[in-house]
Amino acid sequence: MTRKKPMPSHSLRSAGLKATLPRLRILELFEKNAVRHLDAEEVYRLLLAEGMDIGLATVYRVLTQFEQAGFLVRHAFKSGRAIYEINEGSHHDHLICIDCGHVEEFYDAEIERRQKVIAAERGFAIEEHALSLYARCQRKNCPYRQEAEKQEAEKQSTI
Amino acid sequence: MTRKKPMPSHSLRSAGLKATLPRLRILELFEKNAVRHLDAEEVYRLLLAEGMDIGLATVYRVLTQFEQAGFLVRHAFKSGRAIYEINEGSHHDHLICIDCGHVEEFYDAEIERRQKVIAAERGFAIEEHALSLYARCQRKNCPYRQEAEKQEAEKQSTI
DNA sequence: ATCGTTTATGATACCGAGCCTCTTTTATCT
DNA sequence: AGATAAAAGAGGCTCGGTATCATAAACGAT
Repeated sequence: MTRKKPMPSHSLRSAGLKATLPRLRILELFEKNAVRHLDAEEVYRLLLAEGMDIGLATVYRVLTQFEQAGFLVRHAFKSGRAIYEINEGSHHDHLICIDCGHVEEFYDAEIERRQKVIAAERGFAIEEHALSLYARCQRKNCPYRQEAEKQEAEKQSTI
Repeated sequence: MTRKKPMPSHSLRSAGLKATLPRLRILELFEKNAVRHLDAEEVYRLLLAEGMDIGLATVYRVLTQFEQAGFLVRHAFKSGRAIYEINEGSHHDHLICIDCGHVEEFYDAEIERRQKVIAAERGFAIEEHALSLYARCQRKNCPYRQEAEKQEAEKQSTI
């Protein structure tokens, strides 16, 4: 029962990174895809909550390294904070809820095709692209929304 | 010859903003569309270069006010800095050069249509959307590129 | 035009995300 | 296990942007 799961230290090694505990734990966080999109602070808080002794600087460093190694993809949404997500090779775009920050993914072949045409028409070679739709998610069971509503209620009660 | 051009102070007034010199000059900067996309620092430097005595805090404040008033649109590209552009009502997306930061605009009806479909399928009502294509512009006469090449040359000579 | 009130400005301090530096710790090779 | 090279953690620093506060400018009333 104390037997550890086989960690993907091989992938770390192949990226020229030592298989250290912080790196394994951070990679693990993204691989067990409970929440796919995390910012540095969230990663930090999650690891602290798991009882790990880790520094915020390490989290930032590791996330940057993982992005360079191609393990993670970094997104710059309007929030200001950088959001990371595991890189599964398949490109997709994002729907971001303005209220709760919740992120959903989508892929549309037609949009992808049009993008290439547009860039080509102007003599650009696309290196990267980001399509972000900002909207309000209507999900009643949205955990983020429930959190927001709770805070709203608390604010009301203190007035 | 000392007669001033009729400034759009009426539009400032209608937004509940006094027609002050900094505000008029900043609005003017964006209206004479020599360069359409500016960040706060650029606005600041341009006004200083015109011999104006202005503070960076004022620039940030006015840009925020103008965005709220709907005069300007704020973009969050990957650079980190906020980029502002005059709001002409017509939506468009952006091609951003990774090398020089140059921004080009485009509009594609098909992409717009697909976005609405995608959001609707997921029960989202789009509030706002941003499609940013990051690429390398191939323009030989690009002023930004020339600047970058000059800096590159200087760096080489000092080694 | 001048006065008085209200609002904006400019200087500076501050904030938060993220990066750099330095000392201590840890992973890996032998 | 010991040597060595890399990484971690703590904290300082940078940079874009915001809040504070004393001074200055805008604008309605006189």
